[in-house]
Amino acid sequence: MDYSSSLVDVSLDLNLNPLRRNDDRPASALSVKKEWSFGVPSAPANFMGLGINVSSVKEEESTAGALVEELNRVSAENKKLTEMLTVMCENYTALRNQLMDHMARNSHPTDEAAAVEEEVEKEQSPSSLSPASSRKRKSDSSNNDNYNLPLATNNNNGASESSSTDEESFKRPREEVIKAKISRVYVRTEPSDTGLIVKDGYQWRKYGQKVTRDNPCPRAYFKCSFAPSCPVKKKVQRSVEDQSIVVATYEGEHNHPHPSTPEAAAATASSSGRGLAIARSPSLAAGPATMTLDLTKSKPNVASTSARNVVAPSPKPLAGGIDGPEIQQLLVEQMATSLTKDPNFTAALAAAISGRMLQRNHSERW
DNA sequence: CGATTTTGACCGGCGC
DNA sequence: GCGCCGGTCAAAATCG
Repeated sequence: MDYSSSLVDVSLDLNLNPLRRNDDRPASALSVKKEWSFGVPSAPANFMGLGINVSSVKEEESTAGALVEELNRVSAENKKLTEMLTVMCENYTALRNQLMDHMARNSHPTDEAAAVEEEVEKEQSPSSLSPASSRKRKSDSSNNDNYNLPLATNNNNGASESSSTDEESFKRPREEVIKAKISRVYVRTEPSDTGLIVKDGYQWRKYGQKVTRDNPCPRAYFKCSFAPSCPVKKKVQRSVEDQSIVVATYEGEHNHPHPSTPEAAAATASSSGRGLAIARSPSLAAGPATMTLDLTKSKPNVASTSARNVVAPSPKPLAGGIDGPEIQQLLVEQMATSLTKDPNFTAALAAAISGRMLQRNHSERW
């Protein structure tokens, strides 16, 4: 489920700056950012060095009034965006479940670049790893009871422990606590590519390689680079049936942010939890699973890395109050920029919108 | 020089 | 108990 492969250019025009003082400027709300000179708090006359020449006091007063109005509008828009995001996440989850359901019915991995196989298929799939295996290991059977899609559980470390029915069928109670989430990912590779690399964004350390009985292709064993704090392991082996398909079996859930997500790193760094935090939960080769966006608690010195770089240099961004309308506007623009620059966000948004359209079509049709 | 990969040895579970 | 097998360990080799 690689969203980036089907990226739709969703530009988020928040229309944040309808009050263009210089009408010959481009109307894009996001483009104006480049003209600002940040980190000049000691320039009250020209509004933080926005490059706006305020010629008269009257003009300034009217501008202030307009800014208040603008602030109210932006706040309302923030609220609206938050609600939209909530709906978006719900739709994303619904869409994902639909996809999983669909994939569960098509047992063969087909031509998709990557596909996650559910446990139901495991026993029946023609491309399962051990079709001829007569020996059934105890650990395997216990794992089978427990096959689960990490994608479906975004919470870390079994915050959503599986159902009691799973536990009832589980033979070894001692391991219930630490039972791992297992999923399988099929990745179609280039025929020329003979390596066992599955690019899922996480960093792995190879700790073993074995040639197994039922597959001439060696199986590689990987641990998450964050081990031992992160218990996730994966096994990678080419499919017996189609050697252009690499089968990656993941065990466990990452208990750390996705390393390739700068927002996640920023969120981790700013553990205060204030303001804008876009964190991708640990997921497996499947793009964004959740995005937490709190636009309601925005503070100037948080938000994404880029925004922080801009605003953070002065601990007190504006003398006389950090909630000034300029700061808020600046922040909102920064957040908008950060969001629109993030392909994950735009992709998730596109997915949510398409999901919603799908939903609407459904409701209209049925 | 530290991090990562390679690879043979080792271990434990399972079937016979 | 023995042998097979998958999984893991750890020393050596390699890489950046």
